[in-house]
Amino acid sequence: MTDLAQIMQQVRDEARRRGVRWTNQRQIIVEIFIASNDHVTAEELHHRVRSIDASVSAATVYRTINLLVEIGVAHKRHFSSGSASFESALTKNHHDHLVCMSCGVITEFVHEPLEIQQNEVAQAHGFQLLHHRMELYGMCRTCTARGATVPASAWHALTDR
Amino acid sequence: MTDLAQIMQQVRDEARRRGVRWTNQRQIIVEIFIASNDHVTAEELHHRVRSIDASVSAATVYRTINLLVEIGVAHKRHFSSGSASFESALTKNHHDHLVCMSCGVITEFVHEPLEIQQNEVAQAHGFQLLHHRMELYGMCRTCTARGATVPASAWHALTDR
DNA sequence: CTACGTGCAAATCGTTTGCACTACT
DNA sequence: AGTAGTGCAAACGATTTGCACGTAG
Repeated sequence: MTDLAQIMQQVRDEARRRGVRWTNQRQIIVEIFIASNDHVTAEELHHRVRSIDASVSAATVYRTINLLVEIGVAHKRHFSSGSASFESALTKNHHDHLVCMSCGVITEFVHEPLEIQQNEVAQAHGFQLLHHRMELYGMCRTCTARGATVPASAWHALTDR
Repeated sequence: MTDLAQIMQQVRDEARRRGVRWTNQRQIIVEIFIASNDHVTAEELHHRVRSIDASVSAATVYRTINLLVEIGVAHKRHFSSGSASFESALTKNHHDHLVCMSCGVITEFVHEPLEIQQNEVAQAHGFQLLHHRMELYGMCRTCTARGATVPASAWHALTDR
């Protein structure tokens, strides 16, 4: 549906509308970010960007990804690792995550009943629900099949955040 | 049910069993941690500990709370703020959290249907569910009643982790 | 007596920021 | 021209760690 060029246009227009200048660095960073439609850390993104223009600094990658979050083009997530992950907000709808503690693969899912239950909980507590965070951790089919085990480090990473 | 002295005994025994020495600092830190049965950051804990013995260092508080997490006496949580919160694992059962984005109050809840739905999602994806994280963010009854609004900083803190 | 625990200060990690310079608009 | 963006290196906040000394066992 929404192809790369079209999305780029959209982001660029939104940036311009906010008086944000469109630099070469931003073009590269945003292009790579949108193109890699999985969960990327700032460091990974910086690394990928460097392969196109080695002179782009980490600071600029951080500044740009933060800009994208601010204008609503990217979502920032913190799974059970030290650094934040980012995902495009334009190419996907609301979803939650399943994280494999063995291979690290992140699967997205939507489950309406869960959303409904959440609203019920909130309502029962007189809470006006505005946002939620929900992550399921475990072992994916593939890892279970090959008899993998959850490394101790994954447990620590999990209970450590 | 489980009173302070009894829990202390339990923790101390578990520590001893692991060949961990029971120092004065640890006695104070653990006592205060167990006594404050809400969500505490390491810094808050350090502050409270200091009021009893000003010489206890932050490093020792960190080392001790990590020890507690390791022996399963404490749970570490990361809500939408920079630092981790800890809660006693002995005085409470499994529960999830409702976080008020206006006043910061954290309410615990248990909702069986949610747990069931989670298992269904995991099963549908061939996932062996081992752990989950679920936090509902919004505005509590009190804040809604007094017409409070969610500060921009809370939104940023939320979307920033 | 001998590890283990402590306080301190320095190191770490991911991320942000001040600065002098560059380049959109 | 003028202001926003850049790279660099230094600053950041939360947490950890190396070290020399102290103390539980």
